[in-house]
Amino acid sequence: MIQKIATWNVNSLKVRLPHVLDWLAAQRPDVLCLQETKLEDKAFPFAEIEAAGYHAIHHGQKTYNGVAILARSEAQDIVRGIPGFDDPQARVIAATVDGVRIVCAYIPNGQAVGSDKYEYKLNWLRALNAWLKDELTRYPRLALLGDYNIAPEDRDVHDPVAWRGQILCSDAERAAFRTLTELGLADAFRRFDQPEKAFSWWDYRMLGFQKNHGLRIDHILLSPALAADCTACAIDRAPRKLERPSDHAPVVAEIRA
DNA sequence: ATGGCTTGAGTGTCAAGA
Repeated sequence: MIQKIATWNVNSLKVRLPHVLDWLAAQRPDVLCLQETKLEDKAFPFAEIEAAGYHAIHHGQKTYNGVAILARSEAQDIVRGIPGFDDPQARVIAATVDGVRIVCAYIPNGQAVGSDKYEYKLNWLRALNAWLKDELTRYPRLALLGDYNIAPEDRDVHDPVAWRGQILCSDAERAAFRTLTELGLADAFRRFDQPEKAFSWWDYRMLGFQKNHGLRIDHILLSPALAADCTACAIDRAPRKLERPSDHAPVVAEIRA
């Protein structure tokens, strides 16, 4: 039974493994999706994760990207990458855990509006959308968790005027996010009352976290059947306060048993 | 002010992140 699912961009699992193990022990999620492991599969810390009581599946590469699903139950029907979308970058892993289809995604950053990387991001989002539309016909209980690299609305941005039209906030990126919600996927975080200025990422520079100069770019989207059973969603800022933190905080959703 | 910090690669100093 899945009761707690989470996502966390760890910005190098090699560096962040102690934080991840501590967080698993404290939170005991049923599923934790990781992004930016920055590891080849052969370097993934399977033994440490298993010792913590979790099965792990990984889709990695050297230096960049890399995604993993950690789960207390065994993952089934594992898919690496978006089927039919030729992509040298390891950004998606999906599997079924206790009857819930878990899709873990590290959506491209895009670097700058109008750049080649921006075009890649928008193409990537189109492929993701087409694939998920199909997945939803097969899996009524589906969750898309990850680093979307999109702040969906101005209230997800510490300084909306400065960020207007910029990367992570541009109209085309926000439209792509809405296309996902138009598949029926609900932003779990916005189904509940939340504090003002709630963010999931803060720049390492310029005291970004201390000043709460952040963005909400890490999300959990839920299919209608799963959203109906979702009882809470929150961002856990605690790991961002530790020594040598990831620049992202985990996002957690609770599902009724 | 296109800076500010962190990571990986690799041993110089750059690419990439968001």
